[in-house]
Amino acid sequence: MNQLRRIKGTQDILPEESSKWITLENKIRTVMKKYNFSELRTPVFEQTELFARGIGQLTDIVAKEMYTFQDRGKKQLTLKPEMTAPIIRAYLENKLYAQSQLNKIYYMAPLFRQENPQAGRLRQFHQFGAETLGSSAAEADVEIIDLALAIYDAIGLKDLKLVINSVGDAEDRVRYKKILQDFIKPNLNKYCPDCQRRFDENPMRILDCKNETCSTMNKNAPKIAEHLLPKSKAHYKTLKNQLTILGIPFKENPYLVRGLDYYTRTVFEITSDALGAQNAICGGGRYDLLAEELGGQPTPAVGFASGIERLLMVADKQNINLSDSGRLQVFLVAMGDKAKNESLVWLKKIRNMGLQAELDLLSRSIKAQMREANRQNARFVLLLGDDELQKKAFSVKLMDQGEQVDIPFDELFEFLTDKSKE
RNA sequence: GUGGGUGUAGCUCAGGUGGUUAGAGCGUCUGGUUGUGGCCCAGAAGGUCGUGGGUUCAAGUCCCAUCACUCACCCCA
Repeated sequence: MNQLRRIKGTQDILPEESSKWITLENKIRTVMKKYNFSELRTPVFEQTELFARGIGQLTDIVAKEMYTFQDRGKKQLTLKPEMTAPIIRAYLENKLYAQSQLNKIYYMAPLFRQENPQAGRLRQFHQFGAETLGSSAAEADVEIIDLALAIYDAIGLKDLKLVINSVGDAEDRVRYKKILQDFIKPNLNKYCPDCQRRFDENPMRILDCKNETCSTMNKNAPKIAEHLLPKSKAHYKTLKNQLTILGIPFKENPYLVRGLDYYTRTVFEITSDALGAQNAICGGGRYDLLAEELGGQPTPAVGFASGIERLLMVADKQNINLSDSGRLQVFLVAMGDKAKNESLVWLKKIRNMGLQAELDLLSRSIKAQMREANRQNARFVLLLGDDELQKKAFSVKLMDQGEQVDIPFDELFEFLTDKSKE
């Protein structure tokens, strides 16, 4: 029989690694709370239509990366490939807008995309993110960006780069699309096949093309930020102004276009050079039209999404220690059957004090148990045998000092309480 | 989907031009006192050399195929 293996592009997060995840998640939640965002959890799967409509039929995600299947009732379902559409769906379905005009939501969840795995890209991966629903003010955009950076700061990440752009609203884009097409058209046959395909449906993506000839020709392309109507222009200006007031450094990239169709006005990306080709740890922007697209009432919104695996890669590269610093306090070594039974009771009591405590479960020799205690970096080893039972006192070995002292049974709690404070 | 790289013990890796029982370090286990860790010493366990063919008297080593992993394109977090 061949051994079963995990699915390509997925990973087992082993104990040593998972302690880092827990630390990271806790830091994220702490900052989210300070910024007054609340968590919303949605199912891992949704109707396929939610993503088809929300993300856009022509995006790579919808066109070729979704895990879509039919359930036994013949319904088309999809494992969620991103979180914004589900959040908006839940927001509309549960009428959160009726309770409050403004909702600040965050999430942390596994997502699924059937891409070819590489560094920083998995088929099941994890994102956290935040969405501010109900405000069209630039302050909301700024808060979202500031929030993402505050989280990275809390984790201790360094040397991150923030890049921003504005892709305008619906009206701006119709106008700009024409301007751009007029610019490209004379040379269209020189562009790569992908770009030629994009020309009609989504010409803005051509600006993002990494093909050398394409990007050279794009050098003089008209920039959308320079062709915005007054309303969007004002929004973008306010955004930049407020970022400056907060002392948040940013770069403008007039060709930054996010891959999902729903973005309007503000788009941004945060990258790290510590990563490989997949260097974005955060992407986001404003998406004022999505709620309507999903059949709900118009709701201005802005948010970001950030990849947890990539964050962990950056942290690792920058030698940021996220491992659990907790230490095994007590290892109980029992000698003889009577002591063994007795030790079970003590172990439970010590654990109930709130201390991390352990006992040999492999019927090992005393020597092997001591080795085990040492390997687990225990602070104290409590020895319990016939002598100790008679004396009504533990022999306590202080592993760091190598000394051994007798502690009467009725003084043990006091001893451990005092010592564990040190 | 398309390219490049890699596949030898739990982990990290050695194994010129094919040739006796496939090695090292780390880790694991046991012992070096009858009830005691770390250091040191001694020993042990653990490998279908990714898989399947082929060439050869002989293949971990050469050829072909295949699979897996990995990096990159693409795309994105």
